[in-house]
Amino acid sequence: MRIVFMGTPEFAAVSLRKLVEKGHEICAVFTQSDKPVGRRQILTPPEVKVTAQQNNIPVYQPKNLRSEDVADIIKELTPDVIVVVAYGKILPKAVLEIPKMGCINVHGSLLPKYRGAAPIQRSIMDGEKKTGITTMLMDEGLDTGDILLQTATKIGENETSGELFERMSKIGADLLIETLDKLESGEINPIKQSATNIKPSYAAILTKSEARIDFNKKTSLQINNLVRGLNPWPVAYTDIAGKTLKIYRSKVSEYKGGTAGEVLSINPFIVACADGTSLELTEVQMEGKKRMPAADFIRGTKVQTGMILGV
RNA sequence: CGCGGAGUGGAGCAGUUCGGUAGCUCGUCGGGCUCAUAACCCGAAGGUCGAUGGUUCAAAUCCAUCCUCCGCAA
Repeated sequence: MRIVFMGTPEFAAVSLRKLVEKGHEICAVFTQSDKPVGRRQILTPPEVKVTAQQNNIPVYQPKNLRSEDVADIIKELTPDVIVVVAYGKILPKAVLEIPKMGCINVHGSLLPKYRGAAPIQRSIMDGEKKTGITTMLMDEGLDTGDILLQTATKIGENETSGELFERMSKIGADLLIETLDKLESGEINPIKQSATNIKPSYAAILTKSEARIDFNKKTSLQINNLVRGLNPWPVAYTDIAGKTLKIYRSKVSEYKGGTAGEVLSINPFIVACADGTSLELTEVQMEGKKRMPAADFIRGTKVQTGMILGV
């Protein structure tokens, strides 16, 4: 099958590598423009572009897919199928109609739950126990296409978004290969999402403003989910003595009492949350400092029990 | 030239304002106490103080340049 691949980050690159490895014919790759990254604002190509170049696949980085030029380019490539994995752009009807076998999307949730931009992180933030990968036949809506295949996976109790991403990228790549194989041999009957009788939900893109921890409003379990879900980006944080303290890892503690945000113990490092619950912070990073285990952080700082965080 | 923080034994930090013996907590190693211990007591090892140059009788500390790491903003 002639495939046009569209994707951007590492999550997508894993699928692209798998396709190449399995000998699929990738006639072109579409990915987002190079973006300035970090303090130095160094223009950095997306992971999919790097992977494509390593395999001598032509790369296109159009700003907008709605121009006729883009549709014409894709038509000339005569793909049998377009595979989209974490591309970050909506495909217009004019593009969706080009490949005879349609456009296949690999999505990081068990659709119709968690449609949208941040399904993996939102699943963790909501405290879901399981999630999965869905392959679907794309339509004009946002992740509303007919379901082809699904694979479920358990979310580990302390698993972070970064870790889950890594696992699911592999699951996604495998499911994509299986989907293409079965689609070609006609073994799949696409299922309408509405036929699952599951209520659709949306996973909005993450913003930095969600990363601030409110010890008053959330229980330790909810905060722990937030911490896990926002690692590695944007990372949950609180304030300590007017400075930002990022929380990379935590776990629910058995300690009781205290007012919300109060440091109940420094060894281990425990903070009181809503409803009398408490959270142990296990890996943190002070503004301007390196990321480190909470015990190391406590050693050199004047944090004491009774201090209130997040003020 | 976007704003800011920081580089000191293995880890996290103090010391820099005002130059004068390298310090704290922890870890490591040895010993002791204990039914026992991540607890406690005693002792030891371990550092070109990010780099280079300058000032000085004397620099972790003052001056200059550079390197590296990090937070914010994008």
